[in-house]
Amino acid sequence: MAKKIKTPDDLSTEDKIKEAARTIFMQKGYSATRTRDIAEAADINLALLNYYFRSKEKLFDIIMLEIMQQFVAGLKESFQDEKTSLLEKVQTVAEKYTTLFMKIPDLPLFVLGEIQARPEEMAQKMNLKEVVLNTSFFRQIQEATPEGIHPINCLLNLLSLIVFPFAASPLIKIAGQIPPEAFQILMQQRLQMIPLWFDAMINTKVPGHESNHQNKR
Amino acid sequence: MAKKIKTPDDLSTEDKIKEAARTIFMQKGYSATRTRDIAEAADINLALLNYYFRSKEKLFDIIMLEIMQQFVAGLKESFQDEKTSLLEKVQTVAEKYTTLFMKIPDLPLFVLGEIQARPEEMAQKMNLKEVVLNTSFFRQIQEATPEGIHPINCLLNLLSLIVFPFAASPLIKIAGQIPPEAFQILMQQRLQMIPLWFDAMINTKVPGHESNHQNKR
DNA sequence: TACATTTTTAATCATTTGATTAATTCTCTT
DNA sequence: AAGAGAATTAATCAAATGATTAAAAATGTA
Repeated sequence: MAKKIKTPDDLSTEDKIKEAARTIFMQKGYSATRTRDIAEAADINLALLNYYFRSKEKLFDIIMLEIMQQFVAGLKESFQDEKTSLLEKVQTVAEKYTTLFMKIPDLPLFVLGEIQARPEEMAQKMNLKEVVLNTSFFRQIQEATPEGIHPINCLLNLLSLIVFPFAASPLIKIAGQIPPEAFQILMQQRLQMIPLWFDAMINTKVPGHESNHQNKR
Repeated sequence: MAKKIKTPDDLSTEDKIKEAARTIFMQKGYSATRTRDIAEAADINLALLNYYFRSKEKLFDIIMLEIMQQFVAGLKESFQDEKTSLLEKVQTVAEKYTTLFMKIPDLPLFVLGEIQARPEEMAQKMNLKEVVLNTSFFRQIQEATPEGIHPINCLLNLLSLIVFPFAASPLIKIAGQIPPEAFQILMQQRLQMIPLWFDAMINTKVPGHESNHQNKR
């Protein structure tokens, strides 16, 4: 009975600010969030925001860096693992991101928006070359894509299937009249299918190319 | 020689404002754009913006409505056409949106962002049920999707393949070190493949379901 | 031309918003 | 308990920003 129910107060003020800021920044974007909104959500005095983080922009940078790192965290190792197959890796990415986006629905659109706003900075923060291009994963994709198709397109297909539904989730829920729980089920269903769909796409013949790869599982 | 080269001045002030506003709103979003930026880009006095449109918000609403209508324009008829096959319609959507997004790269992310910000309003502005759900197109999708899969997931696959690459284009260009012209070629390549990929996905077997549909072309 | 209406401009207002300051309270060490 | 440093608060500042106003210029009309 004396156990703490939630964790609103036992956070340090610094962390309360960061959590509130993360939520609001992701929801409304940098420009649309007011420092006063953050202060209110964190239940702290406005001046404390500047006391701990100097400025709105500095606070944003810190949070953004953490988000971007979270975004690529855990992928690097599995992507560099030479022992797992392509489809196993596909399964891993799909699972990781589906889980992540279920917890934080605003994440995909927010990240895409920030990348659009400041491409170079964000690409650097995500360290993409390291995480994607120079990995066993990308090499396996290159091998598996049929002639006549750019490997980037295969990678794009995978990311599309994983990320887009979350970026478009409000649309889906309203247009398809899908309640939130049903949406989660839909995404779980996709999770099973994505490796199969990916495999199917990799094995579709390209018109005008006689000798297409056959995917070796 | 006396022919007009461009059309910066021969527009009415009202249209100059609208064009500038459309560009900047799409680039930076509602909150991040300043009415002064719009006025400067349109090369008009700041007060004229309010003279013609009353307020920033009213101007935004007008532009947003036009964008949303443009977004679904031309699809309604082809989606309701009972005579064309599913794959023919898929080809049509893919072509239409690829062309549109090549011209206006900021469009997809902007629309998705606005939908996230105000789902009900936007869904209403796009009139989605009319345009998607109650159409021959969606019925054909329903018929074609295998048992065990929600038809919405098939629709999602299609939209994902079409829309996501544009939403992620800055990422692609930087991460993949793809110059802008090469990006356009990539998208053209996708355009050819999307109907085939869609077909392949529709025909992949669902684990645990013996009697899956075979797509009847 | 003379007049009325519409369009444009410069100046200004009022509010919002990020940030700072100076005083107060809290916390920890001795 | 006393004092020092850290944390917190209320009040305020300065700049940015959406909007308005009153005068001037342009345009159309009789």
